[in-house]
Amino acid sequence: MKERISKLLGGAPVEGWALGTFHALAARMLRRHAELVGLTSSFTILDQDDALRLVKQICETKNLDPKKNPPKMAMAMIDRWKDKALSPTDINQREAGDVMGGQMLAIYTEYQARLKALNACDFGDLLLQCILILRNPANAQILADYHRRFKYIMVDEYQDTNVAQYMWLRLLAQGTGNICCVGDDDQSIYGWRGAEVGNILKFERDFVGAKVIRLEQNYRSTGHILGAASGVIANNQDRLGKTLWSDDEPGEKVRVQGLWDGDAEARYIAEEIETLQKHRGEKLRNMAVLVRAGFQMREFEERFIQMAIPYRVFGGPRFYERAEVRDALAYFRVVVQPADDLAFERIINTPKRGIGDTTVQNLYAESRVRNTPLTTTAEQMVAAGLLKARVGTTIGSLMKDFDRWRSLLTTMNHGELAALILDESGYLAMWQADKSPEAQGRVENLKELIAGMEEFESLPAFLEHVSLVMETQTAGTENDDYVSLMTLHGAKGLEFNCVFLPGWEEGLFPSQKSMDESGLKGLEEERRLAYVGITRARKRAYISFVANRRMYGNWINALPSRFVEELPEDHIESGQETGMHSSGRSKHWDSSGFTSQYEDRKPKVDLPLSGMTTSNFTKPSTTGIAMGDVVTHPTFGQGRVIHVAGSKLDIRFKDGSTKRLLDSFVQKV
DNA sequence: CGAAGACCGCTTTTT
DNA sequence: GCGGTCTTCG
Repeated sequence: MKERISKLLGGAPVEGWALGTFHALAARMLRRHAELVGLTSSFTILDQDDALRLVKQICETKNLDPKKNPPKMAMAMIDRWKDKALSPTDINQREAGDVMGGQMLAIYTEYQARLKALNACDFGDLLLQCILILRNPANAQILADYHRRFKYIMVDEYQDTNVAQYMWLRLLAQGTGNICCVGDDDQSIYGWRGAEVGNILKFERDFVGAKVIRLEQNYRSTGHILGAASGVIANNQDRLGKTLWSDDEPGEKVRVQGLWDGDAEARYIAEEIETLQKHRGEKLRNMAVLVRAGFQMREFEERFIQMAIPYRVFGGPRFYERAEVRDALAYFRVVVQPADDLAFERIINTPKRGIGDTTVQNLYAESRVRNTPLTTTAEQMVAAGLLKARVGTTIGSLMKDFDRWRSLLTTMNHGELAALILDESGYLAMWQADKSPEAQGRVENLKELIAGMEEFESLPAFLEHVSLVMETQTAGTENDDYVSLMTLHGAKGLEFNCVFLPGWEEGLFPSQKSMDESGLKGLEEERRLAYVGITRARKRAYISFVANRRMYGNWINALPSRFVEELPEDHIESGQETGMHSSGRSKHWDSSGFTSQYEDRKPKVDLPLSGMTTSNFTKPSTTGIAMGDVVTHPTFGQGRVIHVAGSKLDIRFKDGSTKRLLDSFVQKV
């Protein structure tokens, strides 16, 4: 981003600019004033994994059954509150509701207290704590200082900001009133993580005197692509509404293709990619496959490998999320920030040192009494001889190691120090001694991790980067012509000549879960996602859907997405190769077409295909109960059928549990 | 304490 | 169908 901006300004320096994501800038700001909210500037930024572990621990102390009251749910509520910049004190018991056994507010309060004790922040805190600082009249001087520093504020992707980000912006923009936000309400796809389209819709009211400039000319896509995208998004009620137009030629129509199953879909797309490359001179790097959900990627990877089409997965399992990388980082974290209990707990017995669960629990209990971090407690207990001989010696020497590493922090090059830590701790040796097939790769990853540290100034600077930019920037240089494979969310802001959009099936896209959780709002967000997908294409867009999709390891038959129906006839061209009747986007699959044409390749379904249009993702059971139906059970209560296998139903009940039951025991609502 | 096996939940999307 | 977590046993 810095490079691009500098280039656009004719090489002008952008050093000293506050240029980054909300979280990165807020983190920087918070480090400067950490002590105002009871932190030190070396505070740790927890990722959601650590944060969740913390919530889990708190739930345990409250004796909440993780089955009935999943910590994940508590975590989600806390996140949503923080998205709205609400501290525990801003919430009353009634608002917290009776979720988590009525203890939700207590959990949040405790969670915040623990974060402070850990000298840590989660993502939401970065903004929340900044807001608390800036809006406190006692800190007027600080705010005034930022008003002086930030004469102009520019925001991109404004439709994806949440309430907290909006409040932070407003505090900062109050000074000069010079704020410019760019966004597209039709591209708001992060509602599930607290983004508020409302921010963009009410911008004029929030910033009095604001001037609205509508950008309706599209410079990216050709006419048919624009037409198709506009036709779909027009079905949304909740939008400002705009009419996109283009100077460009109408170009190619959007290709819509129905196929038999995911395998056929992957083959179709892979072959199309080859054709485009060989006969149309299209570069692979100008093509992308955009999926709704990560699990769809696999079939494409397999096919690409088989056909030797270079590809690259974006946003897959991340480098920094790998166990060995996280372990290594945990060591560094404890060195930099001794109060980081989560990190310390992670590595206290990795590699194996003979420090078991019991010892850790004792340490925790003692820490609570003494009100000190684990590392301090451990040191004190060792010194006082409160631990059993063997455990005491081990912990004692580990603590000495940490002391030594810490003392080298200022004198030694951080890359060398990191290598030293991994060596002396025995962590690297642990993997080197490991005979399992993946151990080799883990050692490589650790080396890569250390190599990657060199471009940062210090160990803390590196840790900051890791916390905020959870991406691998592995230089995949060996071949720079590859097809991109990513989720629709991941594709936002990008563009390609040719875009493939597979999996347009009811239940998958739009996602059933999204609709269940958020109803019409959820559906409209899905539709915006469709809009985003289509408009990633400059010249060619391909939409496909299949009759049979494998999910959770079993076959599911699917209907074309309603979004396929919504594509304007004039802008599309439908394929007819799958034994379907008529246009290829009819609501009904012709089962006779399947049997004659695809007898040999028919997935193993144990029920006739005839009933498949009764409901989305449905195979009727003997009692006519189908997937997606809501049923009641005398003991378990109400639930939704998530899978049907003959007379056996998998039902997810309201308490979150899933049970396999015979259909005769439940009743359809 | 660790290994092996059962079991469960998961597939929406992520700064 | 898989991978992570919990349970059980030695």
